[in-house]
Amino acid sequence: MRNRSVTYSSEATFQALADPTRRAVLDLLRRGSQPAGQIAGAFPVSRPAISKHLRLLRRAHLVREHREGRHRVYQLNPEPLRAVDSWLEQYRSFWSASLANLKAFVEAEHARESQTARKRKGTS
Amino acid sequence: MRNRSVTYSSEATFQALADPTRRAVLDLLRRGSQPAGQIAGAFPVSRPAISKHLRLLRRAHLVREHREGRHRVYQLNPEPLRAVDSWLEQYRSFWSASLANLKAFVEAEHARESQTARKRKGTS
DNA sequence: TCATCGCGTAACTGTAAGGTTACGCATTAT
DNA sequence: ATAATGCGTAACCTTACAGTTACGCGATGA
Repeated sequence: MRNRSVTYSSEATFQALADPTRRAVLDLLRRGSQPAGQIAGAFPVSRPAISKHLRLLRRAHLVREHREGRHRVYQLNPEPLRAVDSWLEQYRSFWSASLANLKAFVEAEHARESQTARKRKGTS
Repeated sequence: MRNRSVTYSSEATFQALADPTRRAVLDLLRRGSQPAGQIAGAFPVSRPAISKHLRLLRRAHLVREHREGRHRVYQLNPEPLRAVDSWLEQYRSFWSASLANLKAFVEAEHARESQTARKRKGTS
């Protein structure tokens, strides 16, 4: 039981990160834990809207909640982001090659379009 | 105009990554470019469904398409993933602290629950 | 020229998301 | 006890999405 690594469904994590407001909530919680109302105050949407975002973030285990009196304090839990990071890891090696690919792509695109233009003029 | 870095809306990127099928398509394209039909063949859903996923991936600039005869070959473009990576970067420093936070959280949780139990028994 | 292949798109359906307002339940203050 | 605070949830609306089948269009082969 010691050293047991908790695994989270990266499915829920990716889905939680899809919304910009939820990412902003996480960014906010990086500065420190906050009660729900205070979080809601930082956004232009209604408090229930934030409450639902927090529910999704809870479901994805990206935040934890605990009660302090009548406050519900939310705390960031970055653990599930490791899964995102490891998924991304497989793509890092492609980044360096990416610009070269782009160059080749653009050149091919130009070649193709010139050809199309010629065909349209009946030069084929 | 030289050395101009193209920026992508990380909004579209995160949203594109939200769907497991689309992530699988990207994973598939890491092995090499493929025409749309071949991609569709790798999944249990219909070809038009994949076609729509590809449209979203195109919109997020995560794939590029070019025609070869009657084939439409899709190529991975990992560039937009850089934005995801840099967003994630701000959280890496929290990962090491995460387990310690979890420990503190669980302990606080225990303490709170014991207290609640005592209150329910009228021991407050 | 005509049939076939490859693939995107339109039209439709069911479901989930994100937003709202109204309400209810604890907890704290008076 | 009663009022007020903090926050989640229900009910509802609108839009987006993932899937389907039917169709159409360009490219290729006969």
